[in-house]
Amino acid sequence: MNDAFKALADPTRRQILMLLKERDMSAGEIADHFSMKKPSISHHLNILKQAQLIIDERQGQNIIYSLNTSVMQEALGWFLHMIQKNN
Amino acid sequence: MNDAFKALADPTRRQILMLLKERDMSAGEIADHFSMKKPSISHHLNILKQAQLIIDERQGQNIIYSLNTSVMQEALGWFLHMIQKNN
DNA sequence: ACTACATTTAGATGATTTCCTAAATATCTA
DNA sequence: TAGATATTTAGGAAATCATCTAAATGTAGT
Repeated sequence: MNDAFKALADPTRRQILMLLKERDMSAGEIADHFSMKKPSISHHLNILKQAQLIIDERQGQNIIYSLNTSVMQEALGWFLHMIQKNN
Repeated sequence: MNDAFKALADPTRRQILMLLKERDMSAGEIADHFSMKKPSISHHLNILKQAQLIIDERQGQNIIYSLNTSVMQEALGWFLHMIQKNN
């Protein structure tokens, strides 16, 4: 969970997750949504992957990224717990 | 929200929030739960405050910190949205 | 095998973050 | 007002992070 929280701290990475919520995308397609260079996006994708927030799968020349919601569900649980009144 | 996500990226700060979930505490009481020096804890408290995750109120010599859940509710909403299937 | 395309890896740099010590500020009590 | 306690502010060092360019890797098509 610590890796996930750290990954979520960066706005570019949250934006990437939001893009992937709409549909799966290749690294290149993702990069096209930002002004940042491709290696930087690749780096962000790697951090998201380490945090298990996304999954990658090669399809020919492309690497397709998709959301993995299980860790986000854990985080959701954390927030629910924190918001809960007492005990 | 960006400040909140950044604040939540640090494990010490998440631990502080968890302590404050149990009960309101003074800066000193909070610091007693960590091996870190007090100025460092004060710095973390300040970041949490900037992010509006906590509220402070002076009571005599002490400054009492307490949770402010409204921003965490926003974050909860963000996760709910991200987890949601489509649309 | 060669070239083109998609992506990552490596290495460098500047910005930010975390933590420390020392000093300042605020409050209480005698 | 002087001394004690609680907390913050200031300033600095070391670690981490975000980004870039250049080079390497993997895949496809001719």
